[in-house]
Amino acid sequence: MGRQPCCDKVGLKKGPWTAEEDKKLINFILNNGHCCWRAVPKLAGLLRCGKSCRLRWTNYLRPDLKRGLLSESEEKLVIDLHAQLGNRWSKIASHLPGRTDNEIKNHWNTHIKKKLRKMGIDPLTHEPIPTMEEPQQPVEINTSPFESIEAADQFLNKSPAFCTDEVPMILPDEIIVAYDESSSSSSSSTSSKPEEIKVPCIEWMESMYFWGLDDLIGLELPTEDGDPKLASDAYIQYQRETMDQESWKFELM
DNA sequence: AAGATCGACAACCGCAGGGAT
DNA sequence: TATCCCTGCGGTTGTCGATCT
Repeated sequence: MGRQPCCDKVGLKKGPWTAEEDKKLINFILNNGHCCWRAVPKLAGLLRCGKSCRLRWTNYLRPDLKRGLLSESEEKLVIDLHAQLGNRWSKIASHLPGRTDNEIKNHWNTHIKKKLRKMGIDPLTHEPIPTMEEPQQPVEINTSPFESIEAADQFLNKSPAFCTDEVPMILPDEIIVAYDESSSSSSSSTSSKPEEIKVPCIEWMESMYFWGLDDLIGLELPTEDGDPKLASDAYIQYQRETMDQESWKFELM
């Protein structure tokens, strides 16, 4: 019998996602949600498998994602949680709002592991690494500043270095990106930034600042030319702007 | 300047869990 | 209970930019 493959692999695209694919996926999910990931690529007009779409969405396109390097407090929390939970990245990620398991896993493998080893701590066991010269001594090195996950959570929520307020919400005025009205009627084919997407200026209600994804789905926004645009279009622009700009990384540092 | 190497992160793969029938 | 299907998870690989030689 055997399992059915997650998708018909023939003719499906693999590798890095293009801006166009991102746009299609975001547009589809914002307008329809994702009833069933397997059906998403077909309905969204993507040559990807559902799994790939889900991963792209959850790890990169989701609106509630926090971007940039993990803060000191977040890193400490990850170490603490790892000591208690092991490689259960999704569980660890659930304690860090706006962070994905993949992101934490990558950060662990590339940064934290090295850091701990440098400190003489085994990243697997969180115990001091025994050296050949020095016979192992029961030195108590507490890699975790927290006594429990609850305590860590409490710290995280109270820490001035990190709070959920830092999660970059889709602020209305952030979605409104450079919109060159003068070029809207004239051709911009000679522009050095051919990928630049023109989105309409939108007036956002203050209460919308706290709207979730579900609230945005299917929402039509008025534009200056009277042509209603979906909120998803504005959202797509926001995401791509955010992704294309590296500056935010440095702002966080 | 060009090739080699390294590091960071995005994406893929295979498996397991759980709900539906 | 058995089977199917979908989703989530964790390990691994691939890609690309930065740095080194």
